[in-house]
Amino acid sequence: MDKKLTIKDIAQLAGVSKGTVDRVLHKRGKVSQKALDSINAVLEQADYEPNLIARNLKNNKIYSICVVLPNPESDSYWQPCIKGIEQAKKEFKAFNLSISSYYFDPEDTESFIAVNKSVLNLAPDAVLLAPLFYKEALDAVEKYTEQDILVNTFNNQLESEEIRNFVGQDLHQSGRVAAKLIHSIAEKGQIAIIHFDEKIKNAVHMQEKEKGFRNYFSQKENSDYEVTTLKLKRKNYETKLEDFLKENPKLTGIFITTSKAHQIAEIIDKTKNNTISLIGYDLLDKNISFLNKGTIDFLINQNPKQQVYLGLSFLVDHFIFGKEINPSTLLPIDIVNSENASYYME
Amino acid sequence: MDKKLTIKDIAQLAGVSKGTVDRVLHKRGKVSQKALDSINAVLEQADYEPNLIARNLKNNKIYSICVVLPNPESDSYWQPCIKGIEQAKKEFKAFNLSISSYYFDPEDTESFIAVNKSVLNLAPDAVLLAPLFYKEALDAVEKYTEQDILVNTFNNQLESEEIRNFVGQDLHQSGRVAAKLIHSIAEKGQIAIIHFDEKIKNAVHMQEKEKGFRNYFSQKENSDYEVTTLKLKRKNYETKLEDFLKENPKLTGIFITTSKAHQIAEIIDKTKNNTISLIGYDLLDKNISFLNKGTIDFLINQNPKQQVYLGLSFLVDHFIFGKEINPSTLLPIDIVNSENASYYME
DNA sequence: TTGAAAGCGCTAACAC
DNA sequence: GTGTTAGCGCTTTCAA
Repeated sequence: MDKKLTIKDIAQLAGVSKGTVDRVLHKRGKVSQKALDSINAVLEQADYEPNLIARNLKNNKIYSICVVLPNPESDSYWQPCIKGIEQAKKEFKAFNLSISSYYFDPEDTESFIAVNKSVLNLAPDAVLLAPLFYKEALDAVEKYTEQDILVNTFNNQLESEEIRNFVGQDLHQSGRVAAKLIHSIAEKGQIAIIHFDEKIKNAVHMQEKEKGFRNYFSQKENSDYEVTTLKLKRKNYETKLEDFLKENPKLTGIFITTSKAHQIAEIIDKTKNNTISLIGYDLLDKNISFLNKGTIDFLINQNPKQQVYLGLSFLVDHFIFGKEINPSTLLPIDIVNSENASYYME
Repeated sequence: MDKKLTIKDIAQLAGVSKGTVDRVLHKRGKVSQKALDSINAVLEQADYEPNLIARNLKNNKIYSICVVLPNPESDSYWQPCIKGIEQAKKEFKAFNLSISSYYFDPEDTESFIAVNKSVLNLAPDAVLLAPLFYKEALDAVEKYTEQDILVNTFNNQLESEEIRNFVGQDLHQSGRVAAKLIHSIAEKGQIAIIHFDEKIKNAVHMQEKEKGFRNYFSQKENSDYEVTTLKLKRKNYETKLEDFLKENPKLTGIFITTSKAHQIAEIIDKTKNNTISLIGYDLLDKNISFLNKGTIDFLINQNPKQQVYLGLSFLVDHFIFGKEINPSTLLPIDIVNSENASYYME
């Protein structure tokens, strides 16, 4: 009595065979109107749910999934992704998955193209892609799709009909979170947005954050803050920043739109200036150390680990459980200080 | 070739039958030394993983789980739990689960006892319990265990050998997070910890938070803050707080250890005093509205929704996948401001 | 257009 | 002790 209805039950109730019910459930056609009607009638009033477990038993195929992401050794922002992939592997061991990672050089478009080419040759069932290079990523997606390889993305948004699922953050809102934080902690005065990254590929990321940040302040009437933007590149950034600090003595807060906050913090530390509040991104060891020291006030966690993990779990939902997956999942924008950081680093 | 090894393969390799392999895998005995040896030899070098999906196919038993928690209508802190339970129901529909909720009155020990008694009579397979009343909860756990009903807990910790799993937060650390926040935003001066709750059952909760909060400041050398504690009960709390504010003009920050921050905020608002920073707990609508208004600066999310959801998902892991479950899971202590709140409310 | 039947991997009852 | 077998719910092939 405490059992769920099975396809067999439905077939009996409708006076047809399991096969016919199956055809109706999967809309495979070749069913007479009469059979269709009677099955639909039964389905409507019974609360039948197909058993996804049994559905999959047949398919003892191993699904191969390739994760394509920047080499964490080139940019440690990506380091946590390795853990996320490991966790997914462990968690989903029960389902026939074969997950492997492929790294490209985040500074080198050619390597992105090359890695995607070799992954294409492997002909996996799905690719989970960090589409850092917009145009090239669109090309890659197209080729994958031609080969019937499912492509999902994470971290960077890509406008494409072919992408089934994206996991990442709302960068505009992320800028607003940073602005609210600065508003909470920084004295009245001047605020600097620092874009510290030479890579053009990050431009969109940084711009969106800036927009959100400025949007917050522009909505505040008679705001006591003046917001300026400063672009820094690896070359000469130290002297440039030092000059900027001298030129702007009223500076009370800095928002760094990339994960390079630690490099700014190092310079601020040298100046012995305790009055400048710092907000940055990502839980890199170096950032955490300045967070504990007090130079950086807050970090915003973009949660790369969770991004891949979720991306992979959606693929499991799709392949194993045949679930519909949301086109876009926006992760929470975690505010991190020295006291709650450990929870987000795992 | 792209297939996982099955029990059949193992049997063939070991020169025995599936049944014998199964007996070895489940240590059900009645296997000759010879068979055992040859099977073990094969198992050791092959990377066989039993297919958990198929394993469960047989068991089309419906596992019944009762969630026992305070009535959300008495205390809206528990409101999100309903969503968590709904989400779990939806997510785990594929596995035969029957999840039902039972509410007790959080102010009434007798109702806690009564609800547990009736749940005991239902003889479910497992109970997920919010053990608000310590002593009575221990009694209940004992009775459940006698009837071979698995008990897991959430939100409140209970020291008991019989509890297999707890999901909640580290309250001491949570107090430290609040302290760091106050330290970031409040001017030098006096800080008040307000315990606003008449229920004794919350005493431990509130004390732990206070300890963590004070612990943070005591570690700071020459701290410019003085910390006082104020206990408020529903009766007279308005005049009491107003008096307190008058007596302590240097007050720059308040840490409310319960979810009642909105009641404090309302009074602060009336005084038109913008210099007091407020930190509280939990994303109740009323709290959120003061967060958006700016009266409350930060809320700490205790994530009751995630607590039940995870508690239930661990039961699925246990019953359906036979996984070992961690005795204790401490959730991240989320810092919430007006800009990232929506993500945590779902 | 339909039903019967085999089989996915695993378990457990049942012969031998 | 051990192998055989039926069957879990669903899919798919095949014959009718």
